Amino acid sequence: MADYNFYDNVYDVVRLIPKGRVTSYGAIAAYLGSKQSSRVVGYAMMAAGTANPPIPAHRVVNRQGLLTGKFHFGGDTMEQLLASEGVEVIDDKVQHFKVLYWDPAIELTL
DNA sequence: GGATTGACAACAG
DNA sequence: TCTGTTGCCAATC
Repeated sequence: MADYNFYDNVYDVVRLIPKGRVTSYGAIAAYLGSKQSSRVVGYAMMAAGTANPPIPAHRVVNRQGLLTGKFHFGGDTMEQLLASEGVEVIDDKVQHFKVLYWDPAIELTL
């Protein structure tokens, strides 16, 4: 697929996130080439809730490890999914964020 | 077709 | 250190 769109590329990266890991919008944006397009990544995630196959958007959090988009999941679904994968979430924030952080720019470049 | 919004991030004051 | 503003790209109104 030569015509790699930013939007479509985001889905691909998010689906590559290993279970029990989390990443940030900026990390994905940076991996795509423009860290400042993090807003586009977040926008892509918005459609992820209705996309098929479903995108593990619950593994994507902001720079602070905060589950900013949990409201779009419909309540506490996001933290429940993370907790189900072994990710400890307290006060809508991912604990051990630095440890669970999965950077596509590194993991996929190996 | 133009203006506004959006699950963010970085820089400036 | 914290608050405020700007930038980015695509989608929606």
